[in-house]
Amino acid sequence: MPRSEEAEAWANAVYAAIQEIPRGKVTSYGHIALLLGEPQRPRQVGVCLKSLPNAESGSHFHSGNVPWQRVINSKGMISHREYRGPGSAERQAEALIQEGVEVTRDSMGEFYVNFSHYGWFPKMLPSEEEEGKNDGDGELFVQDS
DNA sequence: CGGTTGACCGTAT
DNA sequence: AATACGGCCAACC
Repeated sequence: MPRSEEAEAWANAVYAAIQEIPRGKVTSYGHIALLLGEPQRPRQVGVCLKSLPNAESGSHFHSGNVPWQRVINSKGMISHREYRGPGSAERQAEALIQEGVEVTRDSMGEFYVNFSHYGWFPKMLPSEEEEGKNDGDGELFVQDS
């Protein structure tokens, strides 16, 4: 949990912004930061998610009402959580699949979501649109029984 | 108290 | 195409 008032206000803004992501869509850490007017703080968005309270904690924002799984990195990949045990990326992939998002896996075993189909970038400038970035290569990820 | 470490990202080389 | 480098800053040695 954040210590200072300032940090807590930021965390609450991050959680509220994430709640705006529609079911079945994904966005990036950087875009959440951009929406909050702090384009240079994508990293702190990740910090907030790391400390997102559990659903049982009684906090206003928690893993039961903040769709944490809809935030991935700018390459369309589900980011690793180092120190937490393996399988955390898998859990995120499963949560996304659960709501109808296609998750693919590349040759390295990384999980990807195609932004051109599932991306939610409401503040994206019309001049952008990039080179499609991740264009659906890789195999469909299905849970092992 | 100083140094390191990340659920990151755009730019530069 | 692939690294490298700042910027960011709370949490944790």
